[in-house]
Amino acid sequence: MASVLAPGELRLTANRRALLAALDKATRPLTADELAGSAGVALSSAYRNLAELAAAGVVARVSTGGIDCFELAEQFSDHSHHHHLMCIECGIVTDFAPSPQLERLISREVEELAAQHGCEVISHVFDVRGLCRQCRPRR
Amino acid sequence: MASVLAPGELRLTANRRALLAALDKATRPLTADELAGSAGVALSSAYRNLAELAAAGVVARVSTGGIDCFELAEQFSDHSHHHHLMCIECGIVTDFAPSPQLERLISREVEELAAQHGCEVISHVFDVRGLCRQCRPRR
DNA sequence: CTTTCTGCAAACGATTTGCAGCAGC
DNA sequence: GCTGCTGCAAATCGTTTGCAGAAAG
Repeated sequence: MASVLAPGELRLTANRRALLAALDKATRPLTADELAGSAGVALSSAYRNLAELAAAGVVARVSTGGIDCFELAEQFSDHSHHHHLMCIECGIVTDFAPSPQLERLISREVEELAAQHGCEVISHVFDVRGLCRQCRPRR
Repeated sequence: MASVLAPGELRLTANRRALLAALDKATRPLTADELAGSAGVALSSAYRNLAELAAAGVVARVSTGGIDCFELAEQFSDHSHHHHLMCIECGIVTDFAPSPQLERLISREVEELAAQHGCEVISHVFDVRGLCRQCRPRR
């Protein structure tokens, strides 16, 4: 953790510090509930702070189709660029790194897409859904 | 529409027929609410039938992070394999086709991933988020 | 008849929000 | 003191579910 700075408008309170510490310690994206628990803050405060940190670009919100998860934004994380592997059974989300080749191809394709459709691309998601090692056996 | 067959266990009622027709007519993934409206069925019945059709593999549910959308599964649709471009402002989802090169690379990567993590991959999502042509001007 | 499907209304659950008190400047 | 942060409880809203009657076979 150490020097995770809260840019500009955001005051670095004890709650936010605790949430960031929990996010930094985590080895996978965590739910607001998990974070609230391990940081010792009220659930509503966790949601509020995570939303603010996400708006400030410090935290990334991961939409899973089920319960959303949160992780440190890539620029503040140890882990480099990565995508998500989510288990449709237990909801656990783990990270994986794409090959540079794939990443290059994706960004080229995304640019092309923006040009063709006249839209502004803000982010892309490449997620994989399936059954994790634990859930696979029993199904 | 015509011969969109409902496989095995599923009775093809008027409601389901109407939903499938609406899906077939659509040029983009639609919400349950839109579908219920244009097919003239109760919202709860729309959700129930869409869930059943999705379980039967006839319909695909698209998780947007906002309101979920539905479309015909690829094997029953005119459109070939595609991905989604979703507007974070108005929620509209449009389809786009990836280059075959990208698709090839993705499936190779996904296989590798399954082998490495010991998980079973069921589907992959490559979605692009941003502002659509309509929403881009005013922001 | 029995089974499945329907619509309505009620329940659910993740997330958001209003509010009164508290903490920091 | 003003401002922003907190926790609680209540509201929101997409989605699901229980139920009694209708439809299909």
